[in-house]
Amino acid sequence: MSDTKPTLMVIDGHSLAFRAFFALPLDNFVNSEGQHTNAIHGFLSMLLKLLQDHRPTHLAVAFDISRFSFRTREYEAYKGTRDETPKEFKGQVPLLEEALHAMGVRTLSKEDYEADDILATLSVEGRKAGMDVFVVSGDRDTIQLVNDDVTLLYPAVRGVSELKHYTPDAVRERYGIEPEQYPEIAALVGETSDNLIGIDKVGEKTAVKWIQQYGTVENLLAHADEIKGVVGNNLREQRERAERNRRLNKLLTDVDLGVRPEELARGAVDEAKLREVFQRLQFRTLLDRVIKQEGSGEAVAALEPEVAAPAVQKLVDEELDLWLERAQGTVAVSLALDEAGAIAGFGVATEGASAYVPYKHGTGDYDGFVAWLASDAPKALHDVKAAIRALHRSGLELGGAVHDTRVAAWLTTPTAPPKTFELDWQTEALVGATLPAPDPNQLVPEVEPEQLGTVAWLTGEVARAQRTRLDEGTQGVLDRIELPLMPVLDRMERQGVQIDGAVLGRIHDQLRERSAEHAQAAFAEIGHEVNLGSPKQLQTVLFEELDMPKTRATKTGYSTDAQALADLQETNPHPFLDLLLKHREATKLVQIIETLQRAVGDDQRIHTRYDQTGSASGRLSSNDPNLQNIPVRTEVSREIRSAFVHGEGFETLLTADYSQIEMRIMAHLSGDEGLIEAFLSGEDLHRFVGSRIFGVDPSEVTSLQRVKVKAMSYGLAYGLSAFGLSKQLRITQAEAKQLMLDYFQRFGGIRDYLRGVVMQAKDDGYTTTIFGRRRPFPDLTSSNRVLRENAERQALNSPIQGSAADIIKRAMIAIDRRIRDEGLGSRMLLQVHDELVFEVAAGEREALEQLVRDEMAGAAELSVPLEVQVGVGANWDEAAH
DNA sequence: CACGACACGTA
DNA sequence: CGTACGTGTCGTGC
Repeated sequence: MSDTKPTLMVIDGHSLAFRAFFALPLDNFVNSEGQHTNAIHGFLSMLLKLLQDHRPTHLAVAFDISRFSFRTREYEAYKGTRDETPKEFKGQVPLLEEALHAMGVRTLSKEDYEADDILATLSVEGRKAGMDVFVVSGDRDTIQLVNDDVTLLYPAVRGVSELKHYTPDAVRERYGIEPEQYPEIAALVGETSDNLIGIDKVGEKTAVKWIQQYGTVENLLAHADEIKGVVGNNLREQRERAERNRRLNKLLTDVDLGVRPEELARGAVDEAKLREVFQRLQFRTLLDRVIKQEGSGEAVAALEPEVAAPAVQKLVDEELDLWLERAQGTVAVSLALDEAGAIAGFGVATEGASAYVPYKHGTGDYDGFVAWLASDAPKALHDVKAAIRALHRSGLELGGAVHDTRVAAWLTTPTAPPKTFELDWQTEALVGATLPAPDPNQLVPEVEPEQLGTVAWLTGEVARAQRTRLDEGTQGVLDRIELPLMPVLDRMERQGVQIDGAVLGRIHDQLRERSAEHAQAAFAEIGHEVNLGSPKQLQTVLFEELDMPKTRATKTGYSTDAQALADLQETNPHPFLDLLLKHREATKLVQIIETLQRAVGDDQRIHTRYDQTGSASGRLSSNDPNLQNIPVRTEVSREIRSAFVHGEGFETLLTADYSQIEMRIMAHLSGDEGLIEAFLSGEDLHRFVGSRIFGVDPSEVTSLQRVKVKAMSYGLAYGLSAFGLSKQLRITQAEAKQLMLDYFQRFGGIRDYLRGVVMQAKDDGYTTTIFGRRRPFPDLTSSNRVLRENAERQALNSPIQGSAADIIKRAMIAIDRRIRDEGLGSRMLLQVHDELVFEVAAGEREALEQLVRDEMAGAAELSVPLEVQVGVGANWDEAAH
């Protein structure tokens, strides 16, 4: 052991970052600006581990400048089989270099040479300078650099977490030759990844035997006539290959780098720069690790606001009123709740001042403040809908919300993980500051009142940063759709929908019994009990015990889903299959009913919550419980719907839904004359389309033709393929293809439009709805075919689904306003994407229906009418039509 | 206890 | 190899 000996570590940056790129899931490492960061993260993690394990005194990371070098000039096809480097990777390299510089790490590259040549040169020079050298590379050619002072660290299998240590002994053990002889072997065997072809029929064993005997390729070739057999002939005929390979795989050890190993002593971590770079990359944990391990070591209360927040003052009574009176422009507001969910305080801030308000109901004089909250005075908050709800619980009202930092974040990057919409994330990404968090050491963590002012100020900072970045379309969607929708959704959530518990209970008991009977019968068929809810156990029964043919493969085996079971029933009829399907159906419904029962409140109503940021397309989502997926298709499921009733004092339920809204939007966006005519004609859509395609009178379209056309039409908006269509309709792919051709023959405008959407999205990087909502599609230019084609289907669907979402949201806002303006007692309760459900107050049925029809149909001016279907009934089932 | 996989309900 | 969701169960691994 020579503790005093300096240690030099040289790393092939490109090859290791590339491995990290494929080892870590791309989607999990994206910052809020859409920059992929998985290769950077993987590389830096590995680097930290290397530094910890080997404590090098000197360090450099080498990068290739391009894929061209003196080697490609000598042999054009060198590395020619490699695919184009994915652009998601390329974009990460400059950022990685920046991060390394911030960590005090030198990066090296040299025109016309490869990173491996830099490694080779440094390993030789370092050794001469009396250093221990570690070479870190994923390229096997670097094995030739190994000697008593030089160890190669090579990523073992995949990923970068496990590194194999190649010492001379390890090389001898693995290959049976000296390290410097490795290129001799490789020259004979070839190296696929470099596109170097070896001698035919010569593998590692033969090559090792020859080199053990002759020492080098050169000497082997000099004695080539001694080699017998086919391989001998091959060697003599293909000697030029071996010679060329040997020239190419020799790493240069005399590249002029302009720097000596001694000059690569590790620099200090530039913590300011580090914070800045990691801030952009949004590497929080990693920043922590770097600073703890390689930096000042101070625990990271890091990322302190670089911009100083104004001092927070406490405001009560007249001071508060005065402050509000003087406040210019939009005031940012934050709030804190106590354990019971009541308001415990507010933060308020302008650009230059912040304050907290120790609100306590019934104490002090808050009349002015309460009035200001409810007024139109412009305010910015994070999660306005949650604020409206919380304030309402404390008997307060919110008005004038002109910006919501949470919803704005979602509108900008609707596909990003939900945590990125949160204020702490946005603060770090856009302001470069850390949001004050409750002290975790406190028994009952509680935001300090002073912190509320800072939170409000940071909310304002985030809001200002967001607004400068919002494009006009997105701004319009925020101002005219999402913000006005918030109080509407709040009212719907609070109103809830009445449930007839007796009805649910009755169906539940029936289904329970039925499910048990099916289970018993199923067990009898196979002679033992099994957990029918366990796909794993079902696989054993189906594919081992009953020896059924294998179905669609899943990650963990073979599918047992309804489609697979139905397919099995076709080919291998067995009573167990049918019983299993029936059991599934019954238990699923039991489960749904139980979920609903749990959600019924003391008021006998279910209050679902709408998540405005829950979808990538602009739709709402519904949760706790989800009322947007209540069964409807079967007889029993409609019984469940009959448990959704109107409350006491109301006359009936009313449902209103858009008829074929997505097809109508397609007609509008594509301008296809045939489709527009279909909607203007008043004829049944699928019958009309069928008559055009099959060249018959609408009345002569058979029901089978109509089914096919309907499937085709609906599939269009989802990017359906001939394969998918054939599967759904159980027809041949050729037939499906023909159907698509016939369809587009008559409705070519649709095809052109859908193609155009994808092309436009490729150009712009995003799609746009009729009302300006955007959805980014970074994967449209991905070199990964699966990713790219997925993105294409999503892109062609998103303006359609997204515009439909815009339209019904606009309708909801308008309907809510009119219900209130006209003083009606009826209430809007539910939204299910293209359907609204209302509770009708006594005597208001006609007025409400007219109002709803007007506002839904008038929510957008399309080149085809928006048709609305209305139904009325004592429960949700009866109200459907 | 958290999480992924699977299955399945809706538009 | 058709888009967009949420929720339940099971099985695994911390």
